[in-house]
Amino acid sequence: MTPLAHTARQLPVWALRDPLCAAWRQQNRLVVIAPTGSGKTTQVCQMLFEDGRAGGKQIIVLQPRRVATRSVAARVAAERGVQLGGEVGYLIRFDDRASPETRILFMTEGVLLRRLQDEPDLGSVGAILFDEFHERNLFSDVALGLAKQLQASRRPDLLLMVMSATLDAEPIAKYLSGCPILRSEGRSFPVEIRHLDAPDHRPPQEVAADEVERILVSGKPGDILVFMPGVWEIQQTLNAIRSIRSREPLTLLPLYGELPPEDQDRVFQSSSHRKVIVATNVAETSVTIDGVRFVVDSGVARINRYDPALGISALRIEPISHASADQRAGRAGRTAPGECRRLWTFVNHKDRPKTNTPEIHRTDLASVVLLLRSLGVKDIVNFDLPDRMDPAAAQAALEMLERLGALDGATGGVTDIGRRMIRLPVHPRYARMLVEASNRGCVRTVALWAALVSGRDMMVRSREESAKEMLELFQTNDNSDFFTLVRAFNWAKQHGFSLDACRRAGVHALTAANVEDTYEQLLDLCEKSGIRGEDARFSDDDLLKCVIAGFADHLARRVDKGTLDCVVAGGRSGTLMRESVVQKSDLLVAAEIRQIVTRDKKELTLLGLASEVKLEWLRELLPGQLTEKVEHLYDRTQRRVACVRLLRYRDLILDHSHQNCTHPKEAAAALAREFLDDEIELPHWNHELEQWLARAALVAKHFPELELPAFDDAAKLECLSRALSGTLLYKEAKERPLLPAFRDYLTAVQRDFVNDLAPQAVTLANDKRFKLIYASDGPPAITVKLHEIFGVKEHPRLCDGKVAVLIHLAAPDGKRLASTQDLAGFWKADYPQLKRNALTKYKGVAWL
DNA sequence: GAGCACTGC
Repeated sequence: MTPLAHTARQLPVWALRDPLCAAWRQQNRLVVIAPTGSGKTTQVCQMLFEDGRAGGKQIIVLQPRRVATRSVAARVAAERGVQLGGEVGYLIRFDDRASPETRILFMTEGVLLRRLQDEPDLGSVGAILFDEFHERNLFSDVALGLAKQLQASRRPDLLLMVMSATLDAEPIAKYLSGCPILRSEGRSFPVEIRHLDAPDHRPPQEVAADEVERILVSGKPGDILVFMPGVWEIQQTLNAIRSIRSREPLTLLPLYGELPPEDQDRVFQSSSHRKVIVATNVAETSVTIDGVRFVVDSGVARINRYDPALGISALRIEPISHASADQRAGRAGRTAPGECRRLWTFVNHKDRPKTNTPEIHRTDLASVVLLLRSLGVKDIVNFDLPDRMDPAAAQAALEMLERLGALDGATGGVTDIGRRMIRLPVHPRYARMLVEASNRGCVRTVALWAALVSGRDMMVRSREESAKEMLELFQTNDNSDFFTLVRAFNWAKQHGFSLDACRRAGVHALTAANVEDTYEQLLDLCEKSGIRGEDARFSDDDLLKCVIAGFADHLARRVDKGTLDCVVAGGRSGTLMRESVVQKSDLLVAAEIRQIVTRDKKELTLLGLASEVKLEWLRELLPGQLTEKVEHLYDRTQRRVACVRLLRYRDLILDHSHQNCTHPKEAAAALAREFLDDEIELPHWNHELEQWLARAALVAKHFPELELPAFDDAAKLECLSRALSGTLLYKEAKERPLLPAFRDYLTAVQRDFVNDLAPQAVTLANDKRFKLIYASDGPPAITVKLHEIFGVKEHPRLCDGKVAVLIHLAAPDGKRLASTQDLAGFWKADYPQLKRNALTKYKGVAWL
């Protein structure tokens, strides 16, 4: 045993060795809960190896990050005193340090998913350890789902072990059919956590600076780590801390993912002053800084969520979960007892989610759905995962894959195109573009485009003058933003991806260098998938047509010349990013659609990575998805109906041309709709017409056997269209009589019944006639002066006696005295009392 | 009118 290994055996997780060995001899599924510092990542795999449970087969340890995968593998190799790449190895993208001898193999989650495609039974694997499973990355969830299925079918000997740092192990143990849970101690120092006593409504940057000042004043030693949601907030916080009146000199350090590596490294270097590091979430999981004794936590993070219904992702600042807050707090206790100050109240804390939203619930599922289909999973929604896919999100992914031609709409099977796409480690949209590129002989260029967008943003927003000048140099075309990226990349490559040169040009050097690797790998994989061909005779148009193949559903049309506003297919709208070069074309596709929240809290949908589209390309490429239709639209400014031939992709109007009207009734329907939507007035829609509608409705209600039509919106539209047929102009439409069209909607017999059963006036027993008022809700009514009907006992009825008229009884001066639907009863019960009052008030009448 | 963090054959 090496001295390193000897030391490692002191790690807390070694207390679990006997229970672990006992458990995995009886079980093929285990959950291990072990917090930071327990040694689970480096030790459990070695216990398993030494115990021989994997039967000489590989033990795979899944890791979420490449950097950690490398260092952990190196650590285990050192403990065992072996060369990395022998008994202990690792496998990550672009870096393979494994050999046939490797028995303990660390790999990133995506690598395992790809391996499952080549080796569905994982015959050479004896155990899979899912490390950091609590992070709930999409790939680890899917990998566990597939491994569970494999174990339940063809590989019952395969050992699955889920290792997690969160204490809430029950759900995952339940998912693994109630398998045993083993718990280990961590090895870290206690952290005292305090919340705010009362909410502080100032920006967290200011509250955090106050808190830093309080720590400085307290005189307690130790570095301070402040969590902020983004780069802008980090700069604000640093400025606020600079203005603290403190005699203590400080080393102020920002830390975020896009920061160049040499700047990131400064947080690890020792400093003669106390370090105050203001960081994004990168410091929560990816970067660990020793020496931190104080954590100041804003309690918020920017979280990306994908809306499958809209196909748009949105980056928003959200309150973090308990799990996330605990992880942040733990950063204060790595080397000594620490303190964590949370900038939210305990009451607020109780309102927060316990855990982070698993990635499967907040991301585009197209890639994994295609992967699952290719592995024979038919029922995607019910595929047994730790968290099932949201049905709407799975459906949206299936539809996208069908539109791309990767899945057969009828059978759901993977098509030839889909099979060629599967092995490419890019989003299916870009994989589809590459398939198209192979038909057009431009694979190399499109592969570079795909590589350029597969990492983080290569162009950094820079306020430096040189970067702005360079950007203009890169933007020498006006038909695709991809060309700008390519020029920037080529420039960075010519300068050897040098940090200085790239910084001057506003290019993220490390990202650009990664693009090179991704590009080479993509080309290699394209070759293996039969996607090949670059014959130098392709044109820019060919490249842009490839973009349409991947992003047709992101087709957009500029609303006007004055703004960058666009309507996007699928009932969406957005604004073209102002740095886009595609500002002359009316039609474009955007490879990126993102919602952002501005500083003044407004939502904005931005269209980025745009490419020009020409109408004739759409006719060529999407003939089946274009519809051409003559439509009649009411023009509110001209106050007339325009007859327009509209060309659409789905709902998006691509082109229109005015023409002579050949469908008078359709044109009239446009006017009718405008009226029914209350946008215009028609004077002939009057009391008489409304009375007639009410009469017809009353008869329809009491005599269903007459089969009178209901005058619903559709019927009204039909009648109005008939009445207005032949005119396009509002000024003519408003003169048109309307009632005849409604009458003629009934048969002659039906009309006679309406006139008989619901007449306009009713004659009482004393031969006096009274005009009826029909209401839409309630009985028809007449208003009668009381003295006009003295002696009339018989109550008037309509509809063959089924409906009693409502009689409003009025005084000689018209003042309403009473209402009744039973005259005989009225005379008997109410009249005597009424008469006494009336006698005194209306002396000119002979009250009987 | 504008920017979290990871990650894959």
